[in-house]
Amino acid sequence: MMMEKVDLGLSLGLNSSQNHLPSSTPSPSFPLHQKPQWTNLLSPSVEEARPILKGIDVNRKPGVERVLEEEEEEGASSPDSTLSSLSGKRSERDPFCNTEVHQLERTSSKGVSDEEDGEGSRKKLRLSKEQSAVLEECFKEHNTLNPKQKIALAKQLNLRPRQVEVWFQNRRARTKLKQTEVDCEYLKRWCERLTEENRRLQKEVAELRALKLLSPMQMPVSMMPPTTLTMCPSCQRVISPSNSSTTATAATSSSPANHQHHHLFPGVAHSNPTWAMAPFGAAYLNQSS
DNA sequence: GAACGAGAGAACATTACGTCA
DNA sequence: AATGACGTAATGTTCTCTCGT
Repeated sequence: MMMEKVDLGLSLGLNSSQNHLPSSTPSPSFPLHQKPQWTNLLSPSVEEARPILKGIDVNRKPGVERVLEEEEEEGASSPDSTLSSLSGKRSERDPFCNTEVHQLERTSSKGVSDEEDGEGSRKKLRLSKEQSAVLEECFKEHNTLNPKQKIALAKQLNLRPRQVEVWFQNRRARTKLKQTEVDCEYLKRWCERLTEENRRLQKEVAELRALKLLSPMQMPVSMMPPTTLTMCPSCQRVISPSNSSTTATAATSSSPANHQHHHLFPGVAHSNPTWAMAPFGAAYLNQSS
């Protein structure tokens, strides 16, 4: 399970604001929805990777056959297909989506000849290691592609733009899945910690209650409780009218008269103070455990 | 300027194929 | 050789955003 042949580089950013989870990874360098602002069509790293593309196989035989068919197919089979996306309004306003790009897209389909047997059968073509490596490099740079980048990359790898698009989609999904797993694990551990903390506090409360029951004569002075010891029914904190140093360090006051809930974190109703103050992240958890 | 529809792209869910133990 | 698990390419659907009217 979860065996990985390739390190997915899970530092890759997920937009943590999307899943509303405390991100356990460094803040993403590029949120998923963020449109990449590539100034260069291809990153230097990709250019560096170009030599390894020698003799790229690409699961297909070169040729121009089926180019026309593919155009039709791409334009109709999927609503988000590249060609259809280029033919709409967006192509008119997007500087990347001009005729040149369209042309590129068309020509980049050359040499691609999947689904030769047609009849709706879909052939799954495995990408070569070289292709995957280049795609990975690009993904590290930006996890989304604009049409021009997509076409250029497809051309470079001798793939259809749609394939590049799909690869990026699937790659984003894999990244998110991994991140979710990490977040889940983190929350699990955090929950365990809170449970343990709760247990400890309950025990403490029980002890304090026991102390309260003892008569003052039986109790050493050092163990004398505050004159009145009450517990807030909501947050279960021990409230002392005279001594607020231990139970309400960050609170304005914890005396019963003006004890207010959640004054520690204005605007955060019923949030756990510990949770709210915690610097989220697996690093923190690891560090503090 | 608000409302509405269309187009595009990304996310998401699912299917299907290739590989390997 | 058969088979099930797994990874992943590919497909279909839904959601969100932007733009034009």
